[in-house]
Amino acid sequence: MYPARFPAAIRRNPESSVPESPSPRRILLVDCDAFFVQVACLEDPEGAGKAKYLIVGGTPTGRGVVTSASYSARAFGVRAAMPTAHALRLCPEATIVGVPRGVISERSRDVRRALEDLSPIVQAASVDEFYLDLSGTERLFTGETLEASAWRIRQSVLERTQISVSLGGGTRRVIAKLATRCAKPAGVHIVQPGAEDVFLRQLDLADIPGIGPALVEVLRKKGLVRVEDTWPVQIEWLQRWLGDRRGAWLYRRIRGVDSSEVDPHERRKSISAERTFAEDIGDDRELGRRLLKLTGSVASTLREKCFRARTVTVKLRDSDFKTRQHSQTVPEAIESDAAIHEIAKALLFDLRADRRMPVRLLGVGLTGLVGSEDAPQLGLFANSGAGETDRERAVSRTVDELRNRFGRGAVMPGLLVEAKKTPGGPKK
DNA sequence: TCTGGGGTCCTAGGACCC
DNA sequence: TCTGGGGTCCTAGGACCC
Repeated sequence: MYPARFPAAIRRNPESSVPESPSPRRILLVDCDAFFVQVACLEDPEGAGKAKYLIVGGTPTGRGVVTSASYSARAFGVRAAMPTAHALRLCPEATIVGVPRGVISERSRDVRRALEDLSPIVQAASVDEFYLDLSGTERLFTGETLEASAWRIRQSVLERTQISVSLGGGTRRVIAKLATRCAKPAGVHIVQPGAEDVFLRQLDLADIPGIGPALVEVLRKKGLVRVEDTWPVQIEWLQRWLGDRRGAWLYRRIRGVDSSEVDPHERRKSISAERTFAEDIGDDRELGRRLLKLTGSVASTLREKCFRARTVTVKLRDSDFKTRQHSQTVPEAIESDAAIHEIAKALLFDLRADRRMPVRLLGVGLTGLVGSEDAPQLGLFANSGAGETDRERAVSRTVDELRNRFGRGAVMPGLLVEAKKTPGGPKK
């Protein structure tokens, strides 16, 4: 038996810098198998659930790409991020369904909650990946091997959430991550302490997390393709080719050196939304309307997560696929639709002035997040001219409430910027 | 083949301050 | 009067991950 929730005493204190523990760390990465496909099937057992080959992603006629494909479809060469039109040519019998957005985060939360009952430290790395640190739990599970723990966790998550996961394990995060690939699908793979070098040396450089297409190409030109080839290369050479930092990083990376902790308290750093249009848009008024929807969406997410933001970024992809962005940072963090939209509007204006082409994609991002409770008292900066007014904040929060009660369509975005036009605004 | 949407992290240059 | 260097913040762009 094990406790339903781990007592606070054995959760690691994030403040204390614990020296390297004498016994090797026990880290697991839990990765949901074809998560979007599983969720689509669970939500629609009669439709998606019955498809022989299933692709989750954009429509075949639109501009979509594959988000996730069933293992049966992957056998035809279908991969994530591939245009759906291409995927259909590879696997013509495939059924395509849209991404079940809201349900994805619900199911992700279910998996996370299940894991929190099974491990003292859980960190979500994405919607479908979770790191666990089981170091120090050996006594609790009286001699259970990491492999046995992983199988037990897999079974328990499956029973509680109906989601099938695979687990990779090892003494470091990067090892656990790599091990997961050997575990997939629906399995477990543990790299034993001391076996890391042998495990790593059989891999291609491209297999290592953080080594993407660009770096692979640079290294290939130096004749390096496999970890085995790169192992004897001195750090000085890597630094000469890649720069001091990146060279040193690569040297450590292929050796699996990774001291990063599994951090259950990691805070979100940005909130963004972007849309690729069905057809390119050249009309500024239409772009303005799309911008209004996007700012409304990111601003309400911002408030929902109890943040304010200091930096607003507008991103634009022109019809020739050139991507540009402008951003602006304000002295006091803001949260209202009106204040965020005001800045975004000016940024979009500048971007359009720089280069006037039909637009393929428009996006709005918020960074420099601070907790709303950490932000200065309401009203303190109401008349500073740079920030937002109490009235603007109040309007946005009221709208959030109305939408919670009556649904998203209850208040249209146009009403929100009205707040700017009444006494107190507009500002220039 | 014709390129989604949500993120994180890094680099490099310029402004500004000491 | 001329010339520094370091630190921090901001902005733009890009690599990478799922």
